Amino acid sequence: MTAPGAPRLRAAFDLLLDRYGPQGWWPGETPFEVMVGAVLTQNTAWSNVERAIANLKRAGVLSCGAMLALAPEALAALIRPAGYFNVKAVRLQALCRFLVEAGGEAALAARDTPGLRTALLAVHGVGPETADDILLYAFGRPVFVVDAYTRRIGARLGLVAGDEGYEIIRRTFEAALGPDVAVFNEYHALLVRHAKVHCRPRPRCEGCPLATLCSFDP
DNA sequence: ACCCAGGGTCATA
DNA sequence: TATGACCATGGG
Repeated sequence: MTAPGAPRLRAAFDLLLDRYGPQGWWPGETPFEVMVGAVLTQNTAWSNVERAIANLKRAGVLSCGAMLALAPEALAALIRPAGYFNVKAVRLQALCRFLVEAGGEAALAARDTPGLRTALLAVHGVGPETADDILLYAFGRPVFVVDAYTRRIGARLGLVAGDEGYEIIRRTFEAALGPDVAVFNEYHALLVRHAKVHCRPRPRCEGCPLATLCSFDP
């Protein structure tokens, strides 16, 4: 049976893709860089994350071993532009410790998606969204990433109330769009792109590609 | 001078 | 379970 809201979600996807084009996510060269970016971008503009990652690359420490060998304060200094640098330095090292103890990326890639998700959520500093970023964009698993934009746009389209639990929203989108890695990948990226232009906390509805679907009344 | 950004943890009730 | 405090840089 088709999930409720599926036609609207599909229609919205088509309109967003038509307007903005393919987004080419995730912006990272390796799965490890994707994972690092997923932590660094927590509640932070991506432009700031790019500076931090550039610092890590320039210092030659964009690897598990190198990041674990650094003193937390030294790592924090490198990622300073990304904000919350003390917190994120600890989180990055926790993630690296997990990767090493789990036997590396190859061992992780052999795990089933639910098991891998549970393992990621057990890492300090990895919550639902960061875990799903990693699952979808680093490991290519069919998991829909829910962020504040997903809730806001979903609510303005009348597909969700917006204040449901993370898992509820995730299941709603996944059921409506089918287990399709390419669609999940592109859709989340398009929602982020769209939110930057139109679907702000204070919306800019002039020229919005979703105007015909939107039930939001500014 | 504000508001916002590709969240998560921890203490408290 | 559900809030609130806290973390911090940088662009509009």
